[in-house]
Amino acid sequence: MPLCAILPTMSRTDEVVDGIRRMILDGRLRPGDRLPVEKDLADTLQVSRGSLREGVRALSILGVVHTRQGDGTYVTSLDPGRLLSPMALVLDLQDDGAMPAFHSVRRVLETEAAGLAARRMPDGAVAEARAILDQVADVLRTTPVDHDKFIEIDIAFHRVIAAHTGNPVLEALIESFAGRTVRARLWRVLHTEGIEERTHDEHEAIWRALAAHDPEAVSLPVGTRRSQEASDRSIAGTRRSLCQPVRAE
Amino acid sequence: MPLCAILPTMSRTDEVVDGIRRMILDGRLRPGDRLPVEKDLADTLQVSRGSLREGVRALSILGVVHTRQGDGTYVTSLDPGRLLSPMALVLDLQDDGAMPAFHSVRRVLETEAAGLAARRMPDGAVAEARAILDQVADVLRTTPVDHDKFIEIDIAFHRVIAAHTGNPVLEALIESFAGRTVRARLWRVLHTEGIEERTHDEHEAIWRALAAHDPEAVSLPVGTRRSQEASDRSIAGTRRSLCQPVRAE
DNA sequence: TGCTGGAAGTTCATCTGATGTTTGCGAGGG
DNA sequence: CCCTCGCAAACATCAGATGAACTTCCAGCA
Repeated sequence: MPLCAILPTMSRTDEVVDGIRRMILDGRLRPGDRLPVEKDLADTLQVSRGSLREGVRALSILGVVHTRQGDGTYVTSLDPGRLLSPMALVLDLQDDGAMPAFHSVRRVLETEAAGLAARRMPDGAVAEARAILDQVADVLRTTPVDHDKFIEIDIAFHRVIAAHTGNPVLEALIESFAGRTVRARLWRVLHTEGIEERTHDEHEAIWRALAAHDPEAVSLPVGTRRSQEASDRSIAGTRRSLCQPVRAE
Repeated sequence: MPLCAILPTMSRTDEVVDGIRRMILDGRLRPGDRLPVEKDLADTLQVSRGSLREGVRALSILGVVHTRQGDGTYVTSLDPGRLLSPMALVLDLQDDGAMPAFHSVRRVLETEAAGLAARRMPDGAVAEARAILDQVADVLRTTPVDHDKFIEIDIAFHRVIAAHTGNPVLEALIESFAGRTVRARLWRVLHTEGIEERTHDEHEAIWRALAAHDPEAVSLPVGTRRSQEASDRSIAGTRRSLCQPVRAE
């Protein structure tokens, strides 16, 4: 006779995750609060310490709680940035076939970020972005071009922009998409001749829009706008990149 | 003397997560493959079964693996939809203050989705979207308006659109943002008089663009475009919604 | 008085072993 | 050929014990 007569579809660990989640939603636990010690919490949720630890560990990896040996387990700030960050860990498990789809979404997000930042970015940050772009000249002068260094600069440039959007969710999503590994693979999949120069030109256009505090100018001027196909092959991020399907399927 | 002389910053569980992740990246494990039994894998990674289980459980919650009692643990399809779905679980832990930021990002994503879908959506899907919108008339006729039902329809409408973008990443992100709880809270925070009618009008405009297969028309016509502020108070999803900061910070 | 150093207690980290539950599969009978 | 039953394999859960790290507090000293 099965002992699990009721609610057979939920494992103990899931009950732990749901129980702690519920405590947070109910306000019994607030950001920064400390969880009961493992023994007590295990008794409360009626599970063993092992099962409890599995659930707590899962929440820890999801960024919901943070535990320190010898001290205790605490609810994190629950910032969007922290809660969206584990997405990056899982992102580089995607096979190369999914890269164009990520790339398209990334371009949309970074374009919106640039539009937002153009209105709010202080002069100091504009200068910082300028300094980052100035490093590109050195990289492009070398032969062969240092791809890794170029990617580093690309990430740094967009990170400065994202930091001044005033939208932490947008910032966190962009940060997830900007993982070192992910972007390197993006680069490899999208690699075409002269991509560095093309991307750099678009970066320059974005910077001019930022310096002028003109969100409209984030889009390339119509007269000089490249074909949709060419635009999707750069990694700078300009408007309207999603208006073309990324896979035929 | 501490026994952990090397690599002091990584717990056993983290090593398990990283080890399995590495196996997948190296191609030793492919989607659908079965993992070694707990005992063997624990020996391979040089951890106890308890630590191994914590790591596997974490990957299970992240959607990377799937384990069935009595059978074994398998690598999932690793689809973007599956890997991005745990984001929804964590999303409703956000406090109300973060809702506007989520809302802004959601509008951008759904607008892009509509633009994409307009070009690819088959007539059958257009008819399906039409049928969903037709349910709104009934809801709006009742007094008081059934908010829950309206939200259901809103989600269903955008889900049909997302399903025809051809971009699984975009689809998965929208799905995460469309969680029942999340959208209900969005609704509560953004609630203003007449929001149902306003949102429905925008839905109708989107549908006309879909039926005409005209991605440009997804944006409201300039002549009738509402003020930015009013637009951000609807939940339909139209272009340019992020060009206004969502919080003063 | 104020500071330093260490010892004790608390808490999490990990390991080991055992038992229950579910699934898969093959042997055996109809 | 099909169905049923039982065994083995694999995960689920529990309990206890030991190790490691952090916090607190107090004694000792300048």
